[in-house]
Amino acid sequence: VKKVTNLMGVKFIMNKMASKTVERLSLYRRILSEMEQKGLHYIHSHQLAELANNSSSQVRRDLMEVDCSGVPRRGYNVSCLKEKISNVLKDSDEIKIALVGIGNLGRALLSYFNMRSKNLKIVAAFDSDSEKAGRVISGCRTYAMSDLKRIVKEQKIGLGIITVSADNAQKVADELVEAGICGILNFAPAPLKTPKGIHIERIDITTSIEKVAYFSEINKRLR
Amino acid sequence: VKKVTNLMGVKFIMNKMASKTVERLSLYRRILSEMEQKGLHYIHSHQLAELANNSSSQVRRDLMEVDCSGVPRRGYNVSCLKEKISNVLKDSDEIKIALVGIGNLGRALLSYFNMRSKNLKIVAAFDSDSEKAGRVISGCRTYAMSDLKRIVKEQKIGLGIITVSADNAQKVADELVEAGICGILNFAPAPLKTPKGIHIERIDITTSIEKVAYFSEINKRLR
DNA sequence: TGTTGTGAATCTCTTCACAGCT
DNA sequence: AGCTGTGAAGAGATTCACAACA
Repeated sequence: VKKVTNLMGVKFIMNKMASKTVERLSLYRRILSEMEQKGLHYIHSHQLAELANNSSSQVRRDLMEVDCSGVPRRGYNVSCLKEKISNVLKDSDEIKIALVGIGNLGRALLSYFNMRSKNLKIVAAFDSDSEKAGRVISGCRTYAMSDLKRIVKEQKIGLGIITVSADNAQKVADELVEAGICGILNFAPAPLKTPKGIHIERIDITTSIEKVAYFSEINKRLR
Repeated sequence: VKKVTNLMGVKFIMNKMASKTVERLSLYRRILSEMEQKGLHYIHSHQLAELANNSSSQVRRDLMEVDCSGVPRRGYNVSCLKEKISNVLKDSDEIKIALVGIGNLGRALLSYFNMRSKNLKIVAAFDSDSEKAGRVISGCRTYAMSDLKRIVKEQKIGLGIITVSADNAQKVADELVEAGICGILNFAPAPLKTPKGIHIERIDITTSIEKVAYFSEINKRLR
């Protein structure tokens, strides 16, 4: 999808990448970071493909979205490519995230996340159980739900992660949207209704495991 | 994909459903369970679509995989449909799962899972830190890694969930495969290499959140 | 020669449109 | 009249195949 805007005589080309491409670029970037740390300077499309478990033509196709320029017989410059991918993924400046639902999963995400990622940070966590407010978990402050709107606005938080139960997910989503958030990662096993313009990404663990169960069973039978 | 086998004069039709269809059927089934508990007997394709956040033609298309038969003007019988979906998803008898990596995320999955799901059960959890062995977490026994092969075989465990760090994921996958497992759900942020026939499902949380970041940013700019 | 960059072909997934049933 | 079931069209994602290049 492409959108060209002509603003004051200057052309802005807005290119919305395909969903799958974004996923893979995110992965490539992480792989490239590792390569960079290992002191590798150049990498071929088939090597990156090997590390990402896909094909070299897939890699080259994805890199068409990036303003990259590899050199035949030498490959792509690792640091340069990493940089260019970050450009198109547009998360170079720190993006702030709110997490709602401080259960086991929420805690796991806090510790998991605030270790690694530099540009994406969970800066506030909320729970309906106000007993859980006023602490610091993995470097993240916790608050009562009643503080959500205020904190999100004060801290200019742009994204939300929902790790509450299915029954409460919709209510939480509504509050996040009202607070001004524009993207949600939803772990609750329920689809969310939100106004257009809010991007929702869903991780449904039950479905994923049922999918593994299905396909491994089918694989066995197809033998 | 269809495969027809002619065994002793009897035709076996093996129909491998599309990946996305399996995902949605898994969701439909859960929705239908809820409907059933609420005492609802019939449901229309557009109602199911509404609840699953998709279109009625999508629902009807998916249900073509199921031997269902809805009635025009009445819809589908809820319990019957649920039953038929379970048939094609092929997980009617209990499927046993091993979890490797008893960190925050592992614990979250144990409590999250062994509450709900009846047919899918995490029956054993493993960790390289043998301090964590010999306990019971959310009804699941924990063991040292050295017991993995034995327990998987003894208990006829078919699936594995990997919640260890990226560096250790491949090693764990190899052990699971060697123990005889044929499907893996991988939470580690690293792609796994496994022999053909082993189905791998990946949940990459970092990628998911980067995807939300990307698309919500793009949405903002396209306004 | 070996690898990149990309049009074209293929495959997969979703939506449309409408015949057929009750 | 209203909804189901499905062929056919459309959109999206992947693979193929090869010209261009260092």
